[in-house]
Amino acid sequence: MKVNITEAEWPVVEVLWQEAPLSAREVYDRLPADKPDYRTIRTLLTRLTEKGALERTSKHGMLVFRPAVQRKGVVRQAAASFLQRFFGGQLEAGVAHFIGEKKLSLESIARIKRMLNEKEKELKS
Amino acid sequence: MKVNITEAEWPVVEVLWQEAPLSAREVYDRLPADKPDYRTIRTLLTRLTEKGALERTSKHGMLVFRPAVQRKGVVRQAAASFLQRFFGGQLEAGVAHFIGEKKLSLESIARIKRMLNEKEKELKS
DNA sequence: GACGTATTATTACATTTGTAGTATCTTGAC
DNA sequence: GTCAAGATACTACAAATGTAATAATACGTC
Repeated sequence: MKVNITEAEWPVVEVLWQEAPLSAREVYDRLPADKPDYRTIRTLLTRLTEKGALERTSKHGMLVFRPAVQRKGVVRQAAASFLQRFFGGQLEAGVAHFIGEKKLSLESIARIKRMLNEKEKELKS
Repeated sequence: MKVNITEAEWPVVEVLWQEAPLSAREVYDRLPADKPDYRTIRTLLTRLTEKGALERTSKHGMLVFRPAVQRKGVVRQAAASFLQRFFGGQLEAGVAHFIGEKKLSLESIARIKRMLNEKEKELKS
């Protein structure tokens, strides 16, 4: 199930990953301030449903939407293609890039190290 | 200089980051096997030039192209917006995701740890 | 110096994306 | 029952994208 969720569609699906099912109006209301017109959101909901990212059912007369794909899977997919494109699919290269960025705190570094240790233990077992 | 390099354009610019300046034909020849028509590549070169990602000069009568932006900067930009969209801009969350993936070898983990140590030293100094 | 071949320029065209207009349908308030 | 307001559906439309056709030009060969 490789759904392509576009830039503009993303916040819409995010809302539904937070809470579902929701009506179009409810989704609209939950979107952050600088959102487009309600009808635009309506269009996005329709398109997302058509492409299989959402499913739509009728709850006592009103249409409600809910995700048909898991956030985790979509992010996984996106991360993989990002990695492919910019780092030739090299996981390590990607990680290296992010670590190279100036914004990691000592605490973050510590947590990441802990994750790595976990990972290591896992691999060795 | 925030140039947007599209999916199809990316391999073209990659070639030029490897080696430049090159003529359109040379770029075409260096692209990997499953490439589109030469004229399509030509169009992409033109568009890339128009949007400022490449610069075009005449080398004894023949047009040659070369990058007008650094790979590093473009990747940086792309990584930042990727992070923004999928991990709310949280560098740590992004790194965590990649580490969570099953494909890191023990050697990679070791190297990443070393990078982290470097980073740590840097921060503490 | 005319011709075929490569090069460059211009134009086309379907699809996707972001955004919304318009038309229709429902439903609760009178 | 009628009508306005909201919900839903259908249509529109420009910009971006991927792909290439067509037209114009230049260049080396005979």
